[in-house]
Amino acid sequence: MGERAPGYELPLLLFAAFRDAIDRAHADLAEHGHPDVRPMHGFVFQAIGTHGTTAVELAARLGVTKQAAGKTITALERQGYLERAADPRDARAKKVRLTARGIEVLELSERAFDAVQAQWAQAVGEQRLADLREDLRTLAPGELFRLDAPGWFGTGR
Amino acid sequence: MGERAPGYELPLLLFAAFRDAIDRAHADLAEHGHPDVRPMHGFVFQAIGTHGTTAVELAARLGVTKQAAGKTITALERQGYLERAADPRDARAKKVRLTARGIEVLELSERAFDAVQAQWAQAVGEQRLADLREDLRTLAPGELFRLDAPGWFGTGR
DNA sequence: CATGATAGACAACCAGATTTACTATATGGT
DNA sequence: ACCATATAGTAAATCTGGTTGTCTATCATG
Repeated sequence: MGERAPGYELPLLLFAAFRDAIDRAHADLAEHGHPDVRPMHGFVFQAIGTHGTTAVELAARLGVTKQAAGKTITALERQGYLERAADPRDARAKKVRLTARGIEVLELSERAFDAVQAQWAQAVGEQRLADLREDLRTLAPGELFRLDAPGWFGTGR
Repeated sequence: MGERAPGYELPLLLFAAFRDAIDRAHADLAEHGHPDVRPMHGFVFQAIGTHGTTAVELAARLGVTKQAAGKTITALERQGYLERAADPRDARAKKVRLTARGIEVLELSERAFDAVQAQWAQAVGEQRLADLREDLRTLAPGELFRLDAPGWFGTGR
């Protein structure tokens, strides 16, 4: 019969671990000259990638409306992490690309997450961490980049 | 050296699994007559417990300001899940307690999470799931009930 | 070339948390 | 008993960030 853990514990643990990873990574980013990068920006940069995207494509990838994606892009553009350029293939579209500063954050955040992972591997062992990842791949469905969470969350009404 | 997974994958997996559990549980709740219960309410109920709490205590437990906790309480009170009663020991305080309807949701959500857990156990095996939980207990720090996530999240500025 | 679909931007609105400020009550020292 | 300070709760203003609705410009298809 295995464990007698209450069912609600596991989701909370998943979230707490997630949160811990993000917090660690961003503490690291803050130390390296990017204190204004918000928790999810790393994933936004990841979703944009080094090749760039359009706002609509990004919105689909993040699971938010194109307007929300547009706002995020505008904000990150103002902070110098992104730039918009006209798409030569399509006069409607604008390519969103990471600036040098954006790429720096992307790389820093990759390294930060790697560090967290290494720390975790040390805590539970390489094999157990690999198992954990494998099992989560089994359990976690579909698209990984879903950033509509702020709205999905929420306690009041 | 084990896996060559990019460091950002694991956090995303953690969050995706968390989200999946919540969504499943709330689909279940909706089917059982509580379609208006929001994703995090189950945890709020859990944090209140069957013995009740005060707003300040709840706020501390959830990791939000007492004002935010107060708003949540008011909302859930309007929906008939909670009730406030004067605390005989302290005329300033008001005890927040679950109504019968609130307790029903608490129990339903416990069962729903148990069902998710059972489903997961079937997917990866009892032992692997037990290991996963144990490892997460090692990795996830401190307080589990931190519901300030909506503010903590967020992509724009 | 006309019709419908798509990319993007703007405005209005909504949800939910924080900050600031206030009242009422409790507690502890003198 | 009294005063200073801390605490429980509430309220208002603000901020962030998402959605819906609407608009223009451009593409793609008949």
